[in-house]
Amino acid sequence: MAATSDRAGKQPKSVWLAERPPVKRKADQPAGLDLDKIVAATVRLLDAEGLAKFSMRRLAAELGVTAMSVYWYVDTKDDLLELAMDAAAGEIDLPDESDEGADWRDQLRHLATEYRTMLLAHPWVPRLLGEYINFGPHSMAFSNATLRVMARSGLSKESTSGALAAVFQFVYGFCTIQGLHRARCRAEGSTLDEYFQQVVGAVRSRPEFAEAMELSVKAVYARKGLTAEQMLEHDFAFALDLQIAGIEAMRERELARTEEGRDGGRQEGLDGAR
Amino acid sequence: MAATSDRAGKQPKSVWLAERPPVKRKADQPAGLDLDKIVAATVRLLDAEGLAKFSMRRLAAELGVTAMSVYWYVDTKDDLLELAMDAAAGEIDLPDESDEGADWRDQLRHLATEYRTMLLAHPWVPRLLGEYINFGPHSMAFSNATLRVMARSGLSKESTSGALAAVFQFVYGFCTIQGLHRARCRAEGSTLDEYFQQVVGAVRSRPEFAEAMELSVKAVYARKGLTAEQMLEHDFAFALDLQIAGIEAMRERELARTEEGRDGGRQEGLDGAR
DNA sequence: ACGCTCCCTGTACGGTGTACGCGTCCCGCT
DNA sequence: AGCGGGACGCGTACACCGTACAGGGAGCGT
Repeated sequence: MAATSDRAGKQPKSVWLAERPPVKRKADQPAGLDLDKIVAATVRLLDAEGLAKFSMRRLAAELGVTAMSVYWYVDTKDDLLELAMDAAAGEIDLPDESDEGADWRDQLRHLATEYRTMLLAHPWVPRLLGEYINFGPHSMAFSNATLRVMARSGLSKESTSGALAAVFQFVYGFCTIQGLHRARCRAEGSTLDEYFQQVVGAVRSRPEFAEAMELSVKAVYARKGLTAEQMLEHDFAFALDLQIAGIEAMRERELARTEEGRDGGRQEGLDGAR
Repeated sequence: MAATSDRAGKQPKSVWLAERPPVKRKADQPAGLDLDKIVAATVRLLDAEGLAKFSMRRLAAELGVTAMSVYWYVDTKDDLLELAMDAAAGEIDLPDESDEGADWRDQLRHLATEYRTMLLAHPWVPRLLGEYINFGPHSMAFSNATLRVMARSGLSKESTSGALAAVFQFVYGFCTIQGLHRARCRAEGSTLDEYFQQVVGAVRSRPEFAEAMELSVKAVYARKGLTAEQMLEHDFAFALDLQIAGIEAMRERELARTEEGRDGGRQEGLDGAR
């Protein structure tokens, strides 16, 4: 179909829309490059050394080739990163769609925590999520899975996308920050707790910040005895419960509204609320 | 390892902890540089041309000096970006703390929407939020304001940070993506709606994606008649309501638990929904 | 007149993404 | 058997990046 007018129009160009050559022969040549191998190496390097250290030359070295060789398979570095993102999205375990009896809350929780483990396992993904629009196949499969699960929550169709945003944008934001803190700590060779202590100590020594810091510090010390990671875990679980409770509450609200509308054909007259 | 103490301990170094020279004299020289002027120009440039186009040389040109001149006031580009972020955080309008009678829901909504307008006005901020840990004075003031408001929600102390994460990490994630889409559109010279149409059209033409796209498209077309921006606005408002409803629900849950604990000492089976 | 500190500039280094063109191999066609 | 052409990889080169380092020239206290 796209064979007509190959350069036609001003479609948004993207890796995913590019015409991939239908076949890649040369299977008897295991030494050569290969898009999958490149993406895999990219993910490995990003995991190991972080986004900042990643460069095409570095990747090429890892693959035992020169930088420009990679460009045979990939148009730009950005395209490669998008491919890497979708590869990471492929690690998300999607719930069994056929199980009709499953509780949507469990499935939602599952998707959220799966998403979270992926984001934390690959801390470069959050950074890239804020840079590219991803509609690779795995990402789409994931977002469709979230749609399907949320559709079973009882929320109206107009509300599902808002509710999905509430849950998964939260997970995204939360993991972005957590991953960021982790990276900062690892760069300094300390644990999250040590790092936190250092920050508090340093800031305490600056009187103009001490006042501002006071509240936050108090909030944290209210839960002494937990490590920073444990606190984050707790916060995440709580916030997830909060989202689910919020969904249920909004569903009740919608239900009440429609019932109200059906009961009294008339506008909220005498018997409206009952 | 700790023997290398010549570095005056290993505090996490940060712009905010640096000893700023106590005074800036030479006030009679209006032509010269100035940290405030530099940061202001940085914000202006970032707003106008985006993070990708921003460079020290570009900034210096804007200021009418050479690139290295800026380095007299700023150690690294990263430090400058952190300063710019905090400057943006300074635009957030904080609620009046003295008003004891105000509803915490209104205040929370106010903070969230203020945060959102800031993030959308400066689309580079979300990107940087995922890169640096910010504890500049304005950011701290903001986060303290959120703490104070949430403290009035009736939630337990252990839960406030989780609830804050739920709300504001959601706002962060939501605005990150929205800003990203906007930027992509502007780069292509189309509106969000046109862009969306293009993507749908392009993806439709690829049969292997069509199935995956179907659900999302349906979800969107369920709300025909709205522009994309309007839908996002709607989703944001809904999700915010959802968060607040969630907070209230969690508060009720906690309340029930403590009452139950007082009544019978049991601590399980708090909600029948499961 | 001296030096000192503050501000600014010029140059240079090592890095980046990638455009362009040159091989070099192997496959299928004649 | 020969050959054309695509698939694939390499070398070089360019523009640009952040920033280390060594001055240079004002204004100052002495």
